[in-house]
Amino acid sequence: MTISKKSAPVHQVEPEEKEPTSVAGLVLENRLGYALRRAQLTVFKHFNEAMQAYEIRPAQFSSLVVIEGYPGITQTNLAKVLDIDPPRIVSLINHLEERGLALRVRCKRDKRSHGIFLSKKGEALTQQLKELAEQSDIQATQSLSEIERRQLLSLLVKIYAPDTADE
Amino acid sequence: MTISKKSAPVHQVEPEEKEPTSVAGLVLENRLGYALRRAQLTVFKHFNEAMQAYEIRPAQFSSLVVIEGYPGITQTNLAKVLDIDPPRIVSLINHLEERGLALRVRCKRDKRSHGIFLSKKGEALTQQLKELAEQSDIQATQSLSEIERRQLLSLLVKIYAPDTADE
DNA sequence: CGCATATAGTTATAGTTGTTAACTAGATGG
DNA sequence: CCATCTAGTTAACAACTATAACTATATGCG
Repeated sequence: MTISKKSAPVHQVEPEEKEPTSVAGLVLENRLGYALRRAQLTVFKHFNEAMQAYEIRPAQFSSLVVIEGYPGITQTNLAKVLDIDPPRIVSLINHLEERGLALRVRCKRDKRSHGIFLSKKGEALTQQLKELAEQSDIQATQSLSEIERRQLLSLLVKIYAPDTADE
Repeated sequence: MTISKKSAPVHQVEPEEKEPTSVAGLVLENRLGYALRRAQLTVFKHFNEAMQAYEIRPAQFSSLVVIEGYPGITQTNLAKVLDIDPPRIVSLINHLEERGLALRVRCKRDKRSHGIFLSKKGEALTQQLKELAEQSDIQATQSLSEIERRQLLSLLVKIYAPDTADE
């Protein structure tokens, strides 16, 4: 059902002739949340194209990098670092494990928890992907100079991790 | 099924003792896409809290602002401006129409298309929400100075709309 | 005119993600 | 030994996005 007859007394009016195609001139242009969202989608699109051949999604890449940096990290801590919910980690690691990129190792002391490690194959792939990811970032932000790119990064970190940002 | 026995010859090892809780020191810290995603989530969280009382989601807010700026815009053009697919517009406008915030007006010349307008109620609400949104943005980015915030905004626009950015 | 093609909006569908509640196995502390 | 806690898991579900296909109008051309 399409509800088209409503209260407000607006007469038959023609749609805009201008045919706008951007948010130029609108309040949206000054909305940080909106700009962040659009920029993120732009960068992710490039990233996904670059990773397509490897069938690696953003969250998988992030996991690989964190595991590489903290070999033996538990799933709970991985969830904390990436700020995602524990249930998401399960299928994430399952995929990596099925592909032979990572593996769970049951902890001797606390048999509830698993340390996660990269396989040799996983390590090699992660190296490759890190390079690809950097190239993708640069390509997606070609309108920025290297200095601007660094500036942007530093501003973003200040937002999502104000405690760890430089200082 | 949990596949835990894999090829790579890794022995029983203890998980990290460090218990990391951030991405500090990792390559992720230098990944623009990751930083954008995390920052966006941070800002959206604040936004959603601010809008909770009004039951307005980000895409609805964006729509309201664009319709306010281009009264009578067609659904197709709204989709282009927001860079979303036409089918999403339908339920978006349905919701706004059901709540009496916006309305479709069939175009006389081209009976296929609808111009979208805000009702008086919709206009009033949009005014309110724009203020709330700005406050929310500022609150979400308290670690940034006003200058930094403007810098950030300008860098983001350069990424997602390099053609319209200043110049 | 009448037909082929194109467009605006819509519907339905399905894939993907994120969220929540509840369960199991093991740990911890009285 | 029992109550309580924690790590990981499972399952159910809500939300979002993308795709294909349908309708009604519109347009252009022989």
